[in-house]
Amino acid sequence: MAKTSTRKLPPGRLKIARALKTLLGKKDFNSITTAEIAKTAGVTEGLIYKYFNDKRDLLFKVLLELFEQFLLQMEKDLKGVEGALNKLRSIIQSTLFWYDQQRVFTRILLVEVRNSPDFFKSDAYQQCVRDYSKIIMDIIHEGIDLDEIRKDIKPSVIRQVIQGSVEHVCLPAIIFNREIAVETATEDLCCTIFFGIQR
Amino acid sequence: MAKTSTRKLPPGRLKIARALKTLLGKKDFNSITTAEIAKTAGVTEGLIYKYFNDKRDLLFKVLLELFEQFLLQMEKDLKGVEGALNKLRSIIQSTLFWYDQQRVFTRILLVEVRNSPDFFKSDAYQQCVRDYSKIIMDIIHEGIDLDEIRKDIKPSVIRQVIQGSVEHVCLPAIIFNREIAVETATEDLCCTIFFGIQR
DNA sequence: CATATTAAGTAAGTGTCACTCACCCATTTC
DNA sequence: GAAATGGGTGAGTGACACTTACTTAATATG
Repeated sequence: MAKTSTRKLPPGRLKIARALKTLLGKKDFNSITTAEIAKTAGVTEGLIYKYFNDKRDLLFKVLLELFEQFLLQMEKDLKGVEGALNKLRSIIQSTLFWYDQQRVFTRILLVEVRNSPDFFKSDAYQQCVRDYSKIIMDIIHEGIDLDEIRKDIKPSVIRQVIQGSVEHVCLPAIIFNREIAVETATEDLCCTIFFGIQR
Repeated sequence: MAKTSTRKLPPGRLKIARALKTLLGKKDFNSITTAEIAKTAGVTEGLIYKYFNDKRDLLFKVLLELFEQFLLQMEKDLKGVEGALNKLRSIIQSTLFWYDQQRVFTRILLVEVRNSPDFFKSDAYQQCVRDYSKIIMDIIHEGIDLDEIRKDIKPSVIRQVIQGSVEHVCLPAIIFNREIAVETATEDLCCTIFFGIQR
């Protein structure tokens, strides 16, 4: 398993990653300079390019690391939950909670990486994003098999609706620095997605 | 009304905007240089800054122009449609169709502008994006009043689910250059959102 | 145990790019 | 006919992402 361990990595690398995370709490990625990252990390600019292909690659690696933590937490939350719909609710809640707590992670994922074509070749996308989607897909299939979820909608559409809704609820909160009302948002979303909007 | 008319604008300005649109068909915004834009437009680099505050502002103005066309088309499609749910279906279909046809527009809106904080101060956001949201909100309220749509879900959540779902369906198509199956996607989305996923 | 090898980290660049500034040249306006 | 206005130019500049050649420290090897 290609786990990104925190151990064994050189201190400079860790300091650089930590520096970017810190800076992303204050300003957007584009207006952060490599000089600034190096200074915050307490290393020289050149060292960044020892460990990362370029500035964006550093961003992807930071996202990867945070995403792995998120997936771990999500699967922990999922343990012991019975029923496909309950599992989907659990995922929605875990996601909203994590997005609210880990603002830097969410900002990277929802706004900073989308525009780099390279992102979709990165480990963060190829491993984590796809993993996340797959977990949801598996639950949907399970729900269909066990007659909890309608058979006449394409599972992929159900997944898109769930993921799209969650992201769209969080986006304004992330951009305008508002908090996410995790509990109520979870209920609102589940209520809407599970039962539909028609009277 | 602060309409962005195509008339009366100096030819250089039009050529610059057209050049960016052309280039965005081939590569992402970040890897397009101002020199390239100027060359494609057949003007000098300096002229860009006569008409636009900076490179990103040019992007926002191009988006504004395309968005206004989209809103016009959408409202035309909406004419004569009766019933809130039918109106929502019409909007979803118009959006999917436009997103599929106007790839450059969609790429700008869904992937290129999100990461600039300035975008949310731009006319494209303040006028068009909010206008689009408002049109949907009004229909939802109408649907609730006329007992077509459930009263027990917050209208804003319904809007988020609709917009989020549509965008999430289109995003992979835009990024990986796949076509959008407008008709089937419309039905799939409406079916899911109107009636829910629960058996 | 000396030496070769690799890895961590540095320091001084360099080319490119977004953006600026001073300046034309043609109309229009008074 | 001078002044003002608006479209357009082209040379320049600072900042920034990234490179390259080098130093030092740790590790492995004959």
